Amino acid sequence: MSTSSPPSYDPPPELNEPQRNAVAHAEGPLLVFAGAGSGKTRVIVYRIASLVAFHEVPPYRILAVTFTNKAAAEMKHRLTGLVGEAMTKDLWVGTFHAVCARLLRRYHAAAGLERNFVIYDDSDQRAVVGRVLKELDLDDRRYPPRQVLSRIHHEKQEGRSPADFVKQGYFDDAVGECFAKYEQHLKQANAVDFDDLLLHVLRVVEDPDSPAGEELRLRFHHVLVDEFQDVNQVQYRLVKGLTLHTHNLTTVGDDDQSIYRWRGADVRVIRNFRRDFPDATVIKLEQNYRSTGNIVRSALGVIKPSAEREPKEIWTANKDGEPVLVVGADSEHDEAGWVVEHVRTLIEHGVSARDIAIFYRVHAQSRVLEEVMRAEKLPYQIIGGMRFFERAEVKDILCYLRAVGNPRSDVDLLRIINVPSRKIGASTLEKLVQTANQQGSSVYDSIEPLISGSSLGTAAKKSLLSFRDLFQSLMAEARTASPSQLCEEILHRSGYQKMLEDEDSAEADARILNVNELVQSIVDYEEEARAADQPATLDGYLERVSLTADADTLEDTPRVAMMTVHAAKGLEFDTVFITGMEEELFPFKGLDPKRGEDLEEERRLAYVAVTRARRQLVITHASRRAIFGQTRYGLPSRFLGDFPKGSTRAIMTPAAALMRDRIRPSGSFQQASFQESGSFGARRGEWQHPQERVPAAAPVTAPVESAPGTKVRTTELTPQAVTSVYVGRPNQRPTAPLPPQRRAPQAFTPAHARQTSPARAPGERYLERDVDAAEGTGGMAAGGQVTHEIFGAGVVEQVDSGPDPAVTVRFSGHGKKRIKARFLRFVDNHD
DNA sequence: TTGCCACAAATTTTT
DNA sequence: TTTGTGGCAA
Repeated sequence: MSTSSPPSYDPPPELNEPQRNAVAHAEGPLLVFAGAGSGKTRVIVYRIASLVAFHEVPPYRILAVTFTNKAAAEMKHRLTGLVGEAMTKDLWVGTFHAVCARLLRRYHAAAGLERNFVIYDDSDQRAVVGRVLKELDLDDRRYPPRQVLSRIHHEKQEGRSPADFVKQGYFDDAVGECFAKYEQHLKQANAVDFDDLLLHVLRVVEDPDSPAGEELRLRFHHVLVDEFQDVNQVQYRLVKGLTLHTHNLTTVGDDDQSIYRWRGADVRVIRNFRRDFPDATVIKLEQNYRSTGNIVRSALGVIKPSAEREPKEIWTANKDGEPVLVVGADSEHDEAGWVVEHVRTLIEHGVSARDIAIFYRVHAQSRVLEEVMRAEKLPYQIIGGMRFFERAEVKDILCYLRAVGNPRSDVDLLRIINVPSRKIGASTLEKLVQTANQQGSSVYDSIEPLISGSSLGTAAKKSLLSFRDLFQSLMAEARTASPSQLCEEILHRSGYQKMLEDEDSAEADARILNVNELVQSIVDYEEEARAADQPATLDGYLERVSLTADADTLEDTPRVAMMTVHAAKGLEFDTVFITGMEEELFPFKGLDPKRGEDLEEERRLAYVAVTRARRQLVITHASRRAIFGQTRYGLPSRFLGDFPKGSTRAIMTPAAALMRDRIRPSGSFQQASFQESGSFGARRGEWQHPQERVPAAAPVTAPVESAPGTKVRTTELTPQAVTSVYVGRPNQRPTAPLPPQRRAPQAFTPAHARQTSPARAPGERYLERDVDAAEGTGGMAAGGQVTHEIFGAGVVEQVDSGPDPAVTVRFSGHGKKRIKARFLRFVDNHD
């Protein structure tokens, strides 16, 4: 190696001497097990830099694949710093799909595609399946397109074609046929789906007789794969094929972070790598540089029970830091209120919002959190969910662009042929598709015969004719205009813009903005292309759109990031809130109890979530949660029980503590009522962190966090009433750490409650009762605390007395409201 | 053919 | 709770 020109970078401190040598110099297969926070990206980058600098491997002979654009960008960024921009530019760095799309444009002929193939996304694919089902005369209620499609996906991820399809059960009989027809349609449309991008390349690479295949097999001298635990069979075969001659395959990953099994990822690939490559050098990075001792130990506790994992001793030299805070909340509203309250505390103490993240297991959980964040006027950003490019209006325009670029793409044509309305209705469309099927052509090609044929009425013919003229003029335009110009023309000539303008509603206005943003994104693309000295083509833009995920758009503005745990992989934050840590939700339990492997993956998912936090981790769970339209009662997640006791501290929100005490006495009104609601019985009284669980007979303490001595002057609460009672003190937030649980005084006992509470007739509204006792606004004054049935806890800002007194209250989670005093209960802070 | 309404269904994670 | 779909009437 060259000693004369020392590299301008330091080797990763994460590596010891032998590891460093292996990474810098190993020929042949190399496997790096990189635990969370162990600096794996540095390792890959360091290796690439070494190959270029010491081993003089031409950059264009090096391929580094990732799973997300973000990871690819990060890698490029770091490489630029190490080996310079010129070198980095020539490296092949990108996602599997982006790299394959690029290769496929070059080798399209070998794959039997036109150069201008389009990439179908999920909804396009579903549209194809829908059409296939119709053609095969299958009931789409018995065979939901989604399920059929996911079955097809599964097959393709394993690298199987319709010919290899193995039927299992009656459902597959239909799926098999659909699969074949689906592939046929894609081919006919000159389209590929996500799986095809890899599959087409794979078929070429694995074809021993194909000259293009041999070219591909020789193309790269080194292939490096990031997040190797996430590869599926196709991806594995692909990188194996590309390194067939050199065996220079570097893989970096962490089997503990394999969370994409449902997407075809196969953990066994990384676990069996040594078996497939007996000569592989294996390195384990076990030191965590990211998180505090408590977090790292918690992470290890969560992942330890995992079966069959590659043994790794994860440790850190960092300080212990704060214990992991486990918060029991009453409902999802209570949970959100608590979380947001503490986010606000952090921000008020100078923490940047960009260092805070809130995670949840499913998107459905985000709504409540979002509402509270918005009410509190805290800056936040939701990652995932509805993507920009999937919005109806954006998708419409994209379909126009794609159809104009590739008229054979039926899905696109059918989507836009009558948008805006051109009086081309269902019956005409039916005939179009029928004709297309009969003559084995595209829908576009069946327009002409129908116009000249006799099966349509004159009105329908006229409509078709005008569409054809429009479309042809757009295609002509496409030959000369730039993508952005073409887009403008489409908006204009198709009448789409006018349609939106005429609608004149707030939604339409938002759509116009979105469409404008789309145009802007094309302009951006053109400018980038120009800067990179490359032609800006329509296909290029469309490809980029197809391969860009929302997770790549995490903005760098200071906002609290809210996302699913899946979306959080690869990210890190100082403070992390993991919400919804309950059985059924996390681990998530679907309808089919195929458990086993699924549970393993949920555990790994929990591990991923925990290891995102650098300094403080807060985990919340709620005893009650309205999700998917109905209220469910749940127990804290089993994963909480795996946290080492010394590293956590469990507390409850005031509302949760309140509830627990309400439940305890047997035969009481509340318990009876809960049992009627049918979801749980006595167990609920034991609701608390598993490790803090006390014997049933032990006295129950009711920790009222941040408001010691707080007493609620009300008496009995119906279950409904407690929905959002939050007895915090929003304006007097302590700095972290939060008070420990033990010392909290009992706010009140069930016995106490019974004594002071008058008997109540069933159905009687408790609120009015309490107001009677309170005598108007008695006791309410600015600064006082009140609770409202819907808005929860708040602080009085102003009192307007009168016959029906009203109060202005600032609610935690709902902002400022003016409310009649009789709808409020107030909280007495004095004993 | 379109638009509205009612009803039903489903409701994880995504390159 | 939201989203989608189907039928029906104009």
